[in-house]
Parts: sequence; structure tokens; C-alpha cells
Amino acid sequence: MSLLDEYTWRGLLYDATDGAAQAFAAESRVAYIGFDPTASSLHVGSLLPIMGLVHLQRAGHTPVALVGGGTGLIGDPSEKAAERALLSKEEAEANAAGIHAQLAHFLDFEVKGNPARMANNLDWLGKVGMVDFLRDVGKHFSINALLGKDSIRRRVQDPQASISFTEFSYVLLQAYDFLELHDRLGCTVQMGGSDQWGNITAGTELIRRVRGARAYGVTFPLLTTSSGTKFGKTESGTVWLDPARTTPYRFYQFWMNTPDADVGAYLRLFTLFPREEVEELEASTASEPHRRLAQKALAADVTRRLHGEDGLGRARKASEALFGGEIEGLGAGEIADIFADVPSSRIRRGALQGEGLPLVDLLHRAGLAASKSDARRAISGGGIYVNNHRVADVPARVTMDQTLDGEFVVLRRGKKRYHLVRVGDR
RNA sequence: GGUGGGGUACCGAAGCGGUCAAACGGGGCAGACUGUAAAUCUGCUGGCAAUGCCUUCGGAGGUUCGAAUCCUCCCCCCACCA
Repeated sequence: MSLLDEYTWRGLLYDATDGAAQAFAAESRVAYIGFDPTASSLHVGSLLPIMGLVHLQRAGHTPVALVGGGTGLIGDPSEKAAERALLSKEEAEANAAGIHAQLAHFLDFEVKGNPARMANNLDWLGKVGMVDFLRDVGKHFSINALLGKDSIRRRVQDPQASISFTEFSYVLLQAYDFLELHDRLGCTVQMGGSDQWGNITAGTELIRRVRGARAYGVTFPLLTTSSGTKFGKTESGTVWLDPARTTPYRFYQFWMNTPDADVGAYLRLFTLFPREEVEELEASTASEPHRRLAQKALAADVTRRLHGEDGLGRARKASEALFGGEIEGLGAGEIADIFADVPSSRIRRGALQGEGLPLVDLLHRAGLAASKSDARRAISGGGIYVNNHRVADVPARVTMDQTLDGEFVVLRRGKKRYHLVRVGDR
């Protein structure tokens, strides 16, 4: 199966320039995707283009991840409705390093033949002179055409939004990136989200004009959930790839919570499962949904790829304990293990001795309630559990008697939000 | 620069002298039902030492026993005109 066919059945293909399919079929290509270093970590939203690179590499082509250390300093106008804050050079570089490390979980940088590569456009954007740039690149862009581009026109027409010259120039920089990668690495394909179409074709045109060479573009769809909410957001915020920001447990839970209506599409997009396996899992969701086989397979596969067998093991174990059975039968050691990645806090032993501490205060301190009033409301609404037993008594206090092995108290709000309180002075 | 209309809680939007911590809708949180799904139904949705007290209705002053509501000045938006 050709690469674009693979993309197509998986739902990964949004659009491609003419000849792209033949180009991939004809020879091994070098293709790149740019990742914007606005944060030191990528989030699940970036997983889609990353998987695009993964399939590309498996098909024998060479993936290049361009970390926009240079363009990150500018900002893409198509992403925002208003002028955005610029990153400092140091921030951009630190973020680029973090992103590099994360990509290594998905792409093989070691194989012979078509190892994945990293590039940082600061390497050339940092050096190019203004006059050279205007002469070699700027010359090939028509202002009239640029003004016609959606992302720019919107901003130009709205006197409120207005666009700076810097952002206006963004498309030139991205086109120039493509040209540089073409010259340096023989890169002939740029891929990206469907919102990048205009920027990508600007690059293919620049290459055609100044090098007389053919280059191609492929775009991926922008993902939304079946209920219309933004993919990759949860109650607790963005789902990051960095385990320090989103623990493997939470990451696993994010995928476990995938709605039935979306799980088939996600299996295609985010796992490498072959078609038959995806279809079997979908059939399972239709006929025996309560087993959640599709969600489990999805969560396991994605979590394993990012956090390894260990991370997956912990996430699974914690999930099984938390959503399966009794907590009270477990020893302190097991609890510490299971809750390794669950949010936790520490409290002094003295606070729970004697009279103990009002549950309301504990909830507030643990961050499970925004305020004590919020905690009271949550308790009276029946949404608070101590060691998995509902506590509906607002003035309830928590004492040493309720600790597990004298060391832990497991708080829970609602069905899924757990918090482990460790009792001890250190 | 002129004229008119606005700025209310997370968002949208009522209120236009006391009964306003502020209708209603959305969002969010929780409960019921389930399958850690969706849909649906129900409750909650400023804070605190809590039958009360404090802070909130663009900002600063003022009138009044009492203001989100009236007056003055200022800031910012929107529409039309120049």
C-alpha cells in the first residue's frame, strides 16, 4: 500500500498537492513537518502530524522534524486572531530541545537508510542577512498574492486585529525554511495541519522558481471530537506529552475516556494497528461496549509508545485498582506504587491526630476543591469520597482512624478525580 | 471630530433606587441511569471564623437611610456620519 493510501484509510489525509502520490511512489523522499516551540512540550494535538511522520518513515521515506527556533520567534498569524507575544531566543531554544527529546519516542533516529532527522531553522534564519533575504526570497513573493491569503486578509480587513509586518512576513520565512531543507537535505515534501496549506504551497512555489525543482505538500485534518469540543483538553487542562506535566496515568486515562463515537477514528489515527484489528475493535465497541476493548487497546498502545512499558504498566495498574476494586484491602506499599502518578500531597501527622482536620479543609488543600465553599457544596452534593466511601456529612473531620496503614488517605471527587494524601512529616 | 448605543459573575444576556450575590441560557462541577461512553434527567455554580459577615455589576467621586440601578468626570468598545 502506498503512503497516501495508508494516510487515506486512516483518515490522516486532508489534501495533497498534485503529483504527491506519484512522488512518494517513485522514490524515497525526504519530508518535513514544522513544530512550533511555543512550549517546551508538545501535546496530544501534535500527535497527529507526528503519526504522519511515523507512517512516512515506515514507508521508507525520511522524516525531518523542523523545530522552529527561528520562526517561533515570530509567530504564525494563521494560528491566532491577534498579534501574539514573541518568545525570547533562550525560551525558543530550550523549548526546541524539549520537543526534540519527545519526538525521539516516535521516530527512529538510528536506523540505517532513512533515519529521522531534526533541524532547527535558527541555524539559517539566525544568519541570513536582511538584504540577501529580500533579494533572494522576498523578490519571489507578490504582495498582491499575499494579501489574498486567508490568514492575512482576515487580519488586514479587520482594523481591530491588524497585523504587524513581522507576522506578515511569516509565510516568507516558512517558504524559506522549505527551500533551505530542500538545499541542505534534499527535502521535497512539506506536511502539516490543513491550516498550513497556504504556507506550504508558498514553499513549493519558491522552490520551483528559484531551483526549478518540484516539491510537494500534504496536509492533515484538524481534529475535533464528536461532541465538538477541542481535542486534547480535559478538566485538568491540556494533555501534554511530557510526563512531568501530564503523568502517564493521566495520559492513559485521557485515552481511556475516548467516547465510543470517536474511538475507531482514534485507533486509525494514533495507533499502527492494521485495518483488520481496528475493525475488530470497532465491532467490539458496537456489540459489547461495556468491555471497552477499543479504548483499552488505544490507551495501551499510545501510552506504551510515549512512556514505555513501565509507564504503561503503572498507568494500567493504577487504573485497575482505582476503577476496579477496594482500596482498603491494599497495603501501604501497594498504594504508594499504584498512586505513583496520581496527584498527591503531604500532610503532617499531627494535623490528623486527635480531633483531626475538617474534610472541607483537606479537600481545599489537596486542590480537589477551588475553595472551602466549593468543598462544602461538593460534599453536600454527594460527590466526595474518602477511601472510596462517600461522605455526605459536610462538617465531617478526617482523623488518623481513617488513614490506610496510618500513611495514606485517598480522596476522590466525582467518578474519576483521585488525590492521594500522604501522612507524614517529610 | 460629531451623533447615537453599550461596558453586569467563566461566557452570552436580563435587571434600571430597596425584596440583588444579581433572572435566563451556555459552559463547568456533582448526582441518577450506564460501560471510566454518548444522550437524558436532577442539583450546585463569589468568599469566609456562615441562620451572619465581607467582596462583586468598566474606573474615580457624589446624591440618598439605602445604588448594578440616579448625578459628575474619566477610560474602553460598537454603529452611523465626517
